[in-house]
Amino acid sequence: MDGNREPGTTSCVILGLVSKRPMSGYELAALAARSIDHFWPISKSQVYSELARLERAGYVKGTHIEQDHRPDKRRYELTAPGEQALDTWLQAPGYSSERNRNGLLAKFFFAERMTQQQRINLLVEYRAHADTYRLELQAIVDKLEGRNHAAYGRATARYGLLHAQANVTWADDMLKALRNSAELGDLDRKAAPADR
Amino acid sequence: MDGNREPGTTSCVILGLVSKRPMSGYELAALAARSIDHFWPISKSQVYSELARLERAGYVKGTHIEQDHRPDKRRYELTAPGEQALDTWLQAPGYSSERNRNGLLAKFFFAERMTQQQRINLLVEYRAHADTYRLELQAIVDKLEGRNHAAYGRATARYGLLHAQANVTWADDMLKALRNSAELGDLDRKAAPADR
DNA sequence: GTTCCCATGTAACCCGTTACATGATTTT
DNA sequence: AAAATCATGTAACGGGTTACATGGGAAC
Repeated sequence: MDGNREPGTTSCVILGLVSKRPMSGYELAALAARSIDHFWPISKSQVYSELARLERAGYVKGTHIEQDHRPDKRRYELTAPGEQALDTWLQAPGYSSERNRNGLLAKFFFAERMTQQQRINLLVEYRAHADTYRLELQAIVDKLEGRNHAAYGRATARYGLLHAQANVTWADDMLKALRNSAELGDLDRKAAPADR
Repeated sequence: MDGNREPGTTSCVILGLVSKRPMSGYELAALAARSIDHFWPISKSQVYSELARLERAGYVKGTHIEQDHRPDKRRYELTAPGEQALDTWLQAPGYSSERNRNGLLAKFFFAERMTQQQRINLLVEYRAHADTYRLELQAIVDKLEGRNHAAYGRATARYGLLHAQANVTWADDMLKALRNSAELGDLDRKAAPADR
């Protein structure tokens, strides 16, 4: 836990991806989308601007590559200073602790102003998403199972899976509690529309 | 799941807090810190600027209050349009799905470039934090247990607790796996410093 | 023939953080 | 005497998102 405002986590993550193999911005964005997106999303346009910045800083070196039947591209590879910057980041203790936000909870915190039906709808919707997401991550974990070279990718996927499971569990618990208390009438506010 | 760019979740959350009782920016910031901070952090200066914005928009009304032995303050209360905006937000289906970032995972994804010891240190540190956080939330859940009027606050706290538990579990699992595989030597890269 | 993939970026905007600034009063 | 609480903001900066812009080739 630090503020990590030396190179910035996003920059380092990009260096990390380039370190796997040299690639173009397009390829990097695609790789990011299918590997780190679950815990560190990067938008397409940021990939390009960040690569340009890293090249200016001398951390990556881009080479223009002409292609037949395809647009030209620029392949970036890690330079020695870039590798050093990456390892400095990785070997420093601590990590940037980002605070995450949850829009569902932001709403649900004020659920006393909703009708019982609205609460349930919201939770059902959330549960459905969480479950879809859970399945996605389960598939990734399964795919990576046993592949030892992907150990840390599997680890991060497993993290996501655990959290997705927690989401589903929570939603189910809440729905159960809501349905219980509806019978007892202690959480509902009875009226459907505005009651004042 | 929408983009929710009509009033903005932060604005609505502030309306929601003001709806509980009229209060000053200072009080609101304090309340936010001890209630919604876990899933929707708002910085102090944003509270003030947002309240000013909401007043300009007519959603809250501020009244200057003079105090003896204390700085004057401005107490905000919800207006009718403000209440309407709040309920419109709450009653609309869907929620803003923010993508959250995790700095630990961002690093750990590239853990193959670390030494075994660095990996372990990182996870131990993370585990410690996660556990502290877990205890905090457990305390909140316990405190709110049984208080029916705080049902939804309890619900959000329980969400946080489940996730904190997932964090601890994950860290423990990883540490175990790391220690196991160290014996087998299939995850480590042997050398301590750069090995090329 | 339409849609998708490859490929790269710009521009505008917005949300939010940190640090700074001020200052009395109360508690330790 | 020092620190925390009450109370409100400004200013600068920075990171990131979305939409826009372009355009050829491949696949369906």
